[in-house]
Amino acid sequence: MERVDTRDTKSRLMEAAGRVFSEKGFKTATVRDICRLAGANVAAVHYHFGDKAGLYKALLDEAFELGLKRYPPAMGLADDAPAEKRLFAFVHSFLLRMLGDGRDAWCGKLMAMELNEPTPALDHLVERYITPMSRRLRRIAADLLADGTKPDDDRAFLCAMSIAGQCQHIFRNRAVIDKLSPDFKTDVEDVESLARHIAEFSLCALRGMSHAKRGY
Amino acid sequence: MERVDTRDTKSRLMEAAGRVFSEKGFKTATVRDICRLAGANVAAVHYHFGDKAGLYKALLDEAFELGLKRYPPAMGLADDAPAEKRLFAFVHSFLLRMLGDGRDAWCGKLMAMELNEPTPALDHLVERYITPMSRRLRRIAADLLADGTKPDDDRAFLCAMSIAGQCQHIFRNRAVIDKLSPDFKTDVEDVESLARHIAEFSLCALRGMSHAKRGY
Amino acid sequence: MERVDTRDTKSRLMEAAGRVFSEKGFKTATVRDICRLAGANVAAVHYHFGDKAGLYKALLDEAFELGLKRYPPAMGLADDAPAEKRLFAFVHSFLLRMLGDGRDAWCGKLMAMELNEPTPALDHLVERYITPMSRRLRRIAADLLADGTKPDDDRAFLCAMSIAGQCQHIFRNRAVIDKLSPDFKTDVEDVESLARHIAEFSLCALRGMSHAKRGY
Amino acid sequence: MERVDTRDTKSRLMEAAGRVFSEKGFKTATVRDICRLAGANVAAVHYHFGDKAGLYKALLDEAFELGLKRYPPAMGLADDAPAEKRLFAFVHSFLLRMLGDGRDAWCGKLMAMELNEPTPALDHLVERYITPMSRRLRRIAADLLADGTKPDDDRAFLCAMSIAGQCQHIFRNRAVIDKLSPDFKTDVEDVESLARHIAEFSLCALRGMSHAKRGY
DNA sequence: TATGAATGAGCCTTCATTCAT
DNA sequence: AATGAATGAAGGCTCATTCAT
Repeated sequence: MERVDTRDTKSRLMEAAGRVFSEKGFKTATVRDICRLAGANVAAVHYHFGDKAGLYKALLDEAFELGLKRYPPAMGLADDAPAEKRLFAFVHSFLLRMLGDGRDAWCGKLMAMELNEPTPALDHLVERYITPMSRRLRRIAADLLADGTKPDDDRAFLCAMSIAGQCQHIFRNRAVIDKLSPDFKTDVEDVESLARHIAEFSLCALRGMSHAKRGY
Repeated sequence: MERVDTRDTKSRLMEAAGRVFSEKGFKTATVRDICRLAGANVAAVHYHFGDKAGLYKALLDEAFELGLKRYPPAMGLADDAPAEKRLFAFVHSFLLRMLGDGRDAWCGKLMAMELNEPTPALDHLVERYITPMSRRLRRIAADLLADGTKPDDDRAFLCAMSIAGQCQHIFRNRAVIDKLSPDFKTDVEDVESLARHIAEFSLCALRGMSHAKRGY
Repeated sequence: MERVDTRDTKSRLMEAAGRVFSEKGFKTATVRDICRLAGANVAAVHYHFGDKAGLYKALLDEAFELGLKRYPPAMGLADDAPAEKRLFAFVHSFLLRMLGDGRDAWCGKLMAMELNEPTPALDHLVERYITPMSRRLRRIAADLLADGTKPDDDRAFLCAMSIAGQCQHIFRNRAVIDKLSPDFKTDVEDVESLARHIAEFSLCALRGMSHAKRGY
Repeated sequence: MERVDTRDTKSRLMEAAGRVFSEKGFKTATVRDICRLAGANVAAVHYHFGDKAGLYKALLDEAFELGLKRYPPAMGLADDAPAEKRLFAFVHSFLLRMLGDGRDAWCGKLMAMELNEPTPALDHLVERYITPMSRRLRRIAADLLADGTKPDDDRAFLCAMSIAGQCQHIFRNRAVIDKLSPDFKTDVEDVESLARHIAEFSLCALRGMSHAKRGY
């Protein structure tokens, strides 16, 4: 069998696994598919990663690691930058990670799938990646509320969820959105305008909430 | 084996499938599990529904039908009720459908799963259930923007997504939220306060957006 | 595929498993081999017996059950028959079980293998079959020692082992014996003379031991 | 990884293989287990011994060689020593070889396994080790029968088997014996008393048989 | 002499599905 | 209308073995 790809088997396996897992999910994806795509033997997965779950775990970790390195939530901003700018940076980087193109297209999909149907790998991810991001977002929300709310307050937590929810939505409902509004694009170039909308929507919300509360 | 449940096999199969599919997903769920839970024979599924996919499809349809009947997006409001009230009703019913308890607990979960990883059954669902809901939400958003935005404008579409995204978020990230904030409850009694937050957040956002736009 | 054997699949599976397991051992034997020999599908084993171990267990149980039914240790003798006769009956039935021919040829082999390399199935066998046999043999030994030794004494236990050991020996070392003494036959018709030797050897031993003890 | 054991790989491989093979059997034991225990690479086995079977064969040979060197059947007795003493020496050395402790614990186990389920390696073992031992034992039996029986007579052969069978029994049925009589110990210090029983039992048998024969 | 990496065959098991009744 | 039995196609995993260095 001709070896087309000259990288080592482990790398090719990761790449292939990324594509297959992100497309089919952990359970549906088969080791055989991954290996075929990677041009590797079935046993290679177990040699390098122990088992299917081990490969999946390694992959998830790399997905988060890579995503956060390529698009850090601060996007180069200083910690004391205006909260408005930090909000936009957070949202924009979030979307870029989720909707990333090319080689890393599967990162976001993989991350979303794991959040949705958690495997035992989730614990580590929450601890290492998600907790810091959550904290950062709650901080931004608290700063923008400007009414004395602390990052650890339930109020900040709820607002952080409102923001994160908007970021995930397009990604999670792509198929439906395509059908509802076929002209709506989610290519990389459109990500920025999408980020602007979410940031604006959230900013207005937070500012409005800091002025008054109203019941229904 | 005593037959405790006197409903016909088909009903019991649906009920069991609802629980199992919503818990494990289409692929991971097994026909055997479903039949065991329903107290039916393995072959019964194929007798009544043709095959596994047929059962899933029938179930999805019922899930939407039932969900929308129990918790209609209007929640009894007239079409010309104030937009604020319609917004809250929409959000509240959305959450109730998704986080519903007891027998219908699986409805929301099933719906979310299908949106996330669409099967061929999606087309029908979009056409029959989702399009009307989307239209209703865009209408609410347009009304609240109060700046001449029409329901079919991109602006209304984006805002509708912002609202729907918030509604789905808690549901889709339950595992992570449980870890980040173990005290955060999503029981039925908490759904209303959650709905209030989302409605308030969105209302403030829409009102704020109608006054000014700002760039970054 | 033509169905040559009209018995039900489960029976054919047992028969085939008996042959294969007794020939290759639990680990080496493959489910595929067994199914091929039984003219059944691979999945049939798991349908009828749960898994490979389940089939093995069922088989072992049947082997003991069948063996003890065909060749009961008492061989029809009353409980108060002379100990000499009971000894011969015990030895003879033991050998017949182990060296059985035809359809049940694998019974003895299987039993010996399990004793030698126990699997988790052993517990049940010891409790149900082996303990009563051991007790019976210790009783015979105690009776023949005729020096007040009780069946539960170590002395009786040691003698019982001496007898059982002789019975197992030919069976366990068949390959070596064939090489050492090619004329030595272990066909069914020779079993009786072999039983006579072992019974005589043991009888002389027990009688001799009851008269005197000597050290070395 | 620090090399604790400074012997060459080949030695360490033999040692490890001894432990693993004797514990799990040829088929169940894995090359990986052996290599891990030996602190060697998986490929080392094939480098030094050709393949798994080659290692097993080399090991068997060493087991017999070592065992017979450590515990020779004569135990230092002259060939013309009293038959009683030669009998005890034979039995005692046999048991020591089989139940040996420490580094050589696996020798006996390995030997027994090979006798029970012969591999192609058996021929050589019979020729080189077993035949002389068998001859020696038949000679002892013939001497003790003291009725003109020759070592090559069937009568002597049967008696030799009766003796050898007793020696193997404890070893082959250790698991069952542990369950039947948990207090029965087979530690090294108990071997001598066990040997005394077998020698006494056999001696009485042979003496008794030389006086009279009885049928059943 | 020795090794990390890779391979292909094969194993047990599971699953959706169908068959005969 | 319903079922127990049986099937064939995979799937994950393990193993002895070989390759390239």
